[in-house]
Amino acid sequence: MDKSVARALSILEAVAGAHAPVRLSDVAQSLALQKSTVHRILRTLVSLGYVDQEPVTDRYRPTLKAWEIGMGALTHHPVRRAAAPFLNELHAATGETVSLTVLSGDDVLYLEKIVSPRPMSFSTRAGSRTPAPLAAGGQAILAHEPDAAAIVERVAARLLNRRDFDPDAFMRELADVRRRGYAISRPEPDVVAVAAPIMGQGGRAAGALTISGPASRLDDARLIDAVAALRQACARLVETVGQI
Amino acid sequence: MDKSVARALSILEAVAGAHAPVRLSDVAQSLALQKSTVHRILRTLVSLGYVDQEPVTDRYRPTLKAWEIGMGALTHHPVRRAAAPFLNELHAATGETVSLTVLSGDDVLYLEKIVSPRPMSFSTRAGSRTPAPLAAGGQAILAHEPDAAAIVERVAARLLNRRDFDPDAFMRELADVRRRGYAISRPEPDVVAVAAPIMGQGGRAAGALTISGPASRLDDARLIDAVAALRQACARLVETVGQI
DNA sequence: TCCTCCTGTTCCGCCAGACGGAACAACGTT
DNA sequence: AACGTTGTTCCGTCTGGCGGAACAGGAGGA
Repeated sequence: MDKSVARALSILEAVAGAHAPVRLSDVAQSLALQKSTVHRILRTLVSLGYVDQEPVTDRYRPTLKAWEIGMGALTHHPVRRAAAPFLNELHAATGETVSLTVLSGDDVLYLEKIVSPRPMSFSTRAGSRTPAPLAAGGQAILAHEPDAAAIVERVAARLLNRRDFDPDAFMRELADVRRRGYAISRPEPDVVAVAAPIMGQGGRAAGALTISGPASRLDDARLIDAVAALRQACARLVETVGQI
Repeated sequence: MDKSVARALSILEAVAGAHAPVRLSDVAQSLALQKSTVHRILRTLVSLGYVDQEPVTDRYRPTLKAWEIGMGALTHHPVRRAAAPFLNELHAATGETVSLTVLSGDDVLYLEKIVSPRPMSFSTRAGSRTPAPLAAGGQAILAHEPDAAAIVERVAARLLNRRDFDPDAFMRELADVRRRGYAISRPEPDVVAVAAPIMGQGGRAAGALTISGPASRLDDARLIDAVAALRQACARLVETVGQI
């Protein structure tokens, strides 16, 4: 199974995921690899153009080449292609932050996010992950996921002592979400988010559209409008593309 | 130089860059590799989560994992971080399409693009490339690039018979761009774009901001406004972050 | 100033493991 | 039914990745 390929990709992940240029020894230590091995692989990554090395500090940082090939994958992603115009439409109609999420493992992955011009505490960004049960979009998706219980349980185990998260109560809540057709969550004191699922084939959700903003602006009346806009957008989305 | 790593990444590029799920044989042929080699590497890429295989057709398609690590590289990109708020501001002020580009090899790379709600012929997208001399943003950058002549010559050789592109005339035009402080181009009949450089250290441009739209809407008066807004945004940008 | 502990880098012998030709099973087309 | 594909598997050869050890250079401390 091509050991060096696996190592090279894990090194690339480490370099790209760091907040600042990384040092060779840190990479070697965090991945439990030999320095000489990391050095050789980093040298090939440099020569391939995926990584470059700062001249003075000798630190390694990612190039935008990885991003380029990633963008290729994203732009051809069927759900994103289909949902893009509706995202813009929702943002134009409401003026709030609108995002598109899909399920990825036990997390929800933010494919796209059009932020409100009046910014709030910048929480998630395109390309970031959040445990599915903690995001409105994730709840909308999980409500139609056959093995939602298993996901919820794993997530509960993962953030064991983080906050009060009751799996059983959450599963009952999911039943409500499925019945209502939308999800609502208040992840932080002054933040509220509503989401509706993008229904795909087999009764499962291919993704979710979310509208979020400060609770002080999104009062009950505006939330009702937002939910209506979301559900209408999702309905037209699935009929536009038929089966995703 | 880790042959298998280089091969794996070129295979990943091929899979991610394709417009549709690809077949093993096509990858093998286009990269001049043995089928068994491609198969083995693809299997490791699948097991690492970078690629998955369609159940029925056995075709291979990219996962969003490559995009995730790429987004890590992008969000930590210094120029993009610094320029993001100004992009939003310019878009809010003008209502036109605003984009951020950097020089990458002989091309200009679109890091970000906020499209006008009134869309025009969708040309470039975030993550795509264009030969630097053919884009307004590229011209703004090249005007301050020491070896612009070499780049222009290579690009001229590359698109030899594509259109009438005169390197010498272009270099004279670049001098004007440098003196004026902004670039203007009309890549298609009804499209006009203006761009200003984001000046970095050493007198070189770290990137460029571009405003583009249909020529029918962007008349002379609006273009003058757009250029003023661009130059002001770029000036404040460099003073905000000091040395990029 | 010398010593110590880092760093990134280079060298090289060993042998794991990547390589690739060939053969395979499963479809689709002629 | 014969042929052209496809993706997949097998296996012998030997390349090329592996990693311990040694190196050069710099930072910090005594």
